[in-house]
Amino acid sequence: MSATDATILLVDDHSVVREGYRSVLQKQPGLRVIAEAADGEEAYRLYKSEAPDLVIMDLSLPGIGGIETVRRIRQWDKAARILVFTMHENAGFAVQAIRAGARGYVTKTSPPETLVRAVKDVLAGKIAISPDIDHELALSRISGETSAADVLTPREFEVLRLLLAENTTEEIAETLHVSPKTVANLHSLIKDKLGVGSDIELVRLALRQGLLTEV
Amino acid sequence: MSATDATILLVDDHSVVREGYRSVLQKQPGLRVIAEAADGEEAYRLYKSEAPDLVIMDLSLPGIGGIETVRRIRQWDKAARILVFTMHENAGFAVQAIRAGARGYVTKTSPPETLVRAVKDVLAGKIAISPDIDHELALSRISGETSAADVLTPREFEVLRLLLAENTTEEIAETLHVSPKTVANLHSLIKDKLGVGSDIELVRLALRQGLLTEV
DNA sequence: GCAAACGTCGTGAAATTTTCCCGGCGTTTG
DNA sequence: CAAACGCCGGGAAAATTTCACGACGTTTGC
Repeated sequence: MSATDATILLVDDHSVVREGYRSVLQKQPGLRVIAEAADGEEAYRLYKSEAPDLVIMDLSLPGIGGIETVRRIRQWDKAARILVFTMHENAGFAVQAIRAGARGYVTKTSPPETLVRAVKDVLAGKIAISPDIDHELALSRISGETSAADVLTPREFEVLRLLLAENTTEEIAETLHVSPKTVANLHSLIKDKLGVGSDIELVRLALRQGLLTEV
Repeated sequence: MSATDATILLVDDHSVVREGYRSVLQKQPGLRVIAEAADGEEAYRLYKSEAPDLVIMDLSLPGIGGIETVRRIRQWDKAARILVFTMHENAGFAVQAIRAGARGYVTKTSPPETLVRAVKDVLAGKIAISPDIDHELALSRISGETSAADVLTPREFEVLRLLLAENTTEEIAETLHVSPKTVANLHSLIKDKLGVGSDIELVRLALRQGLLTEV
């Protein structure tokens, strides 16, 4: 354990899973796990006090989610290196995570070597994406599934968010100070733009694209 | 490692997570992990060839899901002891798992001690449920959220399943050989029975109750 | 065994929602 | 400055949802 070891902060709400990370990582020379957190707030606090070289974190965290935690840490330290390690084999999540400031995205289905490889890449300043997500991103390009975040205007996106949050047309109209008619029109337009025929498909598309995390 | 050690089969599609299980379990005397599987088919095959005393498995597995895997193993060996260890803090999943034949349900947020405790309980013939799920089950009783599986008739449940699978009213009518009108009536009746006002709420309720696993 | 209750299927008609087409208004862009 | 675009909503047709109702077979309870 030399003084030049890279220091790591682990963030995952599942203690047994952290045990797994640690077990894999401590077999690698040059890496040292110096702290662990089980939620976003704790991760943020520990980042500030411990200043690790790298954060490995899950996305599904209680309280403020993983994406938001990435954002906060990066806000505090523009140079923070965060590697997202999650179960979501979902291009939508990956895009969101990277846009929020993560430097890598690896799925938990990946073999340990992939994680280790990604850790080293991120420490070396590269952006690391696991092969399955690379593939998913490629597929989503090819299949041409419309990305909600891309084709919708801000207003439409906001309405979509409110719709997914189980609000009625009237409540949304109230919230946005517009007529229910406008909300209904937007609702219809959103489905049209996203190429879905029913609300059920709409919700499922939102799930695929990571717009709906908590149920 | 005595000859009377209890033998364990680990099933989880995340290799790093299996690493965590193993690390926790091997600290316990009397337990021995003899095999690991990454999906349902492999788990079933290994169960038959290795005949472990206990299976610890995740629910989200590629191919045939966890619930189905539980069902198959129990069909092959009525005495199989299966402990579900999953991220889903969801009473609906727990109910389904236990009904499918699992002998325990522990969430991954639980501390390692809880897992160890549950392993021992199941090996001792008890049913082990982690405290958070006990609590959730209690809450769902109190809040009185209608359980789809309970209040819906078989036919209604079937229609709900098809609706969630992104079928249109016409396609479902076709599939069930009834008029689209009947499907529409049932759709309306289902929402009424479940106490939801929109399809969006319907999907979210289905998610909460574990009726919709893959997106 | 028989009536009552329930599940299933469907019709028809009213109420509501969805969809499409439209115009106006302000901002941005080339 | 003109064209494009986002935003807001009215009007009307189209589609869907909802409600009331009846028929039929099965199950349940007395």
